Amino acid sequence: MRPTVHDIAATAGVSLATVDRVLNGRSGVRQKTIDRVEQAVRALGYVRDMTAANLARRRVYPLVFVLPDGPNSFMRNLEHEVRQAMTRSPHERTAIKLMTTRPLDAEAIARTLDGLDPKDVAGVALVAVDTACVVAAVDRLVSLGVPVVTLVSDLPGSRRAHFCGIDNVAAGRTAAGLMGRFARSTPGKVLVVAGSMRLSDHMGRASGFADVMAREFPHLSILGPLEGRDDALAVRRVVGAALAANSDIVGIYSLGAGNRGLVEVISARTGPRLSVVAHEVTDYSRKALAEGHFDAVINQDCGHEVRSAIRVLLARADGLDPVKAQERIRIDIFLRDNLP
Amino acid sequence: MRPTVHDIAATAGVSLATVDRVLNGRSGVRQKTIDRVEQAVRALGYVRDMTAANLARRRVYPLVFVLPDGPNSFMRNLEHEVRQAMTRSPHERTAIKLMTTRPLDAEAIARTLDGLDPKDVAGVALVAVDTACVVAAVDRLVSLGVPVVTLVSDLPGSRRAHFCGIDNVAAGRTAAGLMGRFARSTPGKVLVVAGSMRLSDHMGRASGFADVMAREFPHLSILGPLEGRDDALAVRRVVGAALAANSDIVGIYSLGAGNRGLVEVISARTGPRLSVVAHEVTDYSRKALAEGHFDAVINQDCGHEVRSAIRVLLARADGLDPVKAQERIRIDIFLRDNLP
DNA sequence: AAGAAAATGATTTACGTACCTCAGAATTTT
DNA sequence: AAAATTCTGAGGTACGTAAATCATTTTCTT
Repeated sequence: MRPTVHDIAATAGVSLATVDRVLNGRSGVRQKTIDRVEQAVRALGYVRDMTAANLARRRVYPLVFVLPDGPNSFMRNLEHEVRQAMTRSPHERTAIKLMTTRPLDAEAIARTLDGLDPKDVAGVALVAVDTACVVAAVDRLVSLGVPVVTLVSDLPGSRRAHFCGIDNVAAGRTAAGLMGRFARSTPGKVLVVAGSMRLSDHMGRASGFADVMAREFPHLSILGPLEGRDDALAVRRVVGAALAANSDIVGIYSLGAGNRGLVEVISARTGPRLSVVAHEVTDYSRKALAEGHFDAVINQDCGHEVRSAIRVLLARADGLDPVKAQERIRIDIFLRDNLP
Repeated sequence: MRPTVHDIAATAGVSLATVDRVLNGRSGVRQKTIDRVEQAVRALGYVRDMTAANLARRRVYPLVFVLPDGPNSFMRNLEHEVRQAMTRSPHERTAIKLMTTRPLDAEAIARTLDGLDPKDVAGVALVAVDTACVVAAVDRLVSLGVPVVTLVSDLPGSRRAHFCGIDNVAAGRTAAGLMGRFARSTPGKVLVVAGSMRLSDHMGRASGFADVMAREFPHLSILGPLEGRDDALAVRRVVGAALAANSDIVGIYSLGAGNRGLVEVISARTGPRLSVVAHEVTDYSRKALAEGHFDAVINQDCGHEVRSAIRVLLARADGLDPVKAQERIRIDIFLRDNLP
């Protein structure tokens, strides 16, 4: 039988109330007694029965998700997954609130975060723009005791508890490994198109990509990164201009959104075939894969990311550490051949 | 507030005991009353609070994992993850028992399954060999009310509740997509090396691979699949012989285990470089990637698979359906550039 | 040493469900 | 109509923890 709080009380020679105080970090216990209790916990190998604990504290955890609005397919997909999680809320003792801000508008994100009352928020997940004001807003929440996780795009300098997203440097390295092998025979330039260098996920991908390209595939040189602002029209414009100005482009790595614009340019283009690696499976990128405009799409599963964010926030709200290995978000690589 | 059994009793106009009888399928309730209760359940949208239920019925679920023994790194890794899960057992109200059988020995697996007493087993996970006698043994357990899941390698014709593993056809297709693009410039043969065609995962990979190769990369023809019995020595022998007999081999797809033998042959070989795609990250395949002998390794995360198997078995033991989207096991693709 | 403050104990209620017993009501059978 | 049988109600205890109250002891202040 697993030991219970009663067993601890008995072996520590204290009352149940004291054990409870120690276990839940309540005040009013002398250090000497705390030690005795903690020693009993270790001796018996006590672990709190979470089912019973959750039952007893019939607390619900109000969580806030902050996402960009706008037409970005990936973000809409992410929003959909958050809404799915909302339907599961009653079972998970969460109350999820969804807030959206203008894409890439750091001040708007900061304002939204600053507007949150720590008293009625148990955790915050946000898609971050890597900017001083967002860092400050996040750190404010953390210092007020509200755990924060970043979703999809990280905020490295901040005090966020966890980043729920893929390893973007590794993703960029993967993209480079694929690109280099796909375009092994033809020397030339590879165009890199990002959304914004203020997004740490885009930064990470770009640097991982550049790193591997330089070291492993010297016959290919990098052009960019250009900033397409995750916007199809802007992407079409900048890519179109780059292709017009550089006849020796053999590949494109699109590490941000706005792939619709990219496909429009590519499919209208004549000339030798380009090797294209992009991110996120959406209707557009799926079609581009199927039609042979894209060679590979690197994808992250929004559903996993949202579920992971919730698990981590709940764990932190309970003062626990999440299981690291379980919270790793993996990369999916799709070719036209293995599209789901 | 979520409705509770009390609310149901009230709106159905029956007592708590009757609600309990209906909810838990106990006898002694008239059909008319059952209907009333079930209607109240639907009307209120009642869902059983599993934390409370689990607390009340302090049941532990004895699970059995059946794996092959032997030196196969992947299987040893899988075993390690099962042992990890055993350490978490107390939190998950499981009692995991690990049993091993000789690799590829279908009769031994069947014997092991037949030896299980349904009374003290709440669920079984096994790495299946696709054979009539294993199917029969699995179906026997299922008919006795013991849920069974297949792990890593499926048993398509059986009554297993779920397959905890990757989509192996998609994996084979992915391998083909990569191989075809890696070896785009040079026509020739691609050697396929499997462990055994009695393993449904190997079957799936081989067929997905062949499918895409034939359709998309007609300049490459398939040689094999050879059977290396997941054994390094056997792999070395068959691959060595094939390479000696065919000077026009440009790539190798190793879809089973025994990669150590493959690396030995490749690294000793002189001549033009081969494109190699293999499965499972192990010490050997990792080294082969780093040294450039392998181009890509397709990996499945044992930890996820084991955790998923446990979740599914527990859900089935409670008569629930697992959350399908959550139980999808993803494929990791590693190049030397993104090795973790 | 008296008083205040801090630490601890003892005890209770609650969470939502499972499961048990026993009595009594409703229904069917004889 | 009586007896037998089948349903149903009422009420309880239990699971392991959280959280509260209030009494008591210990420790610290002055």
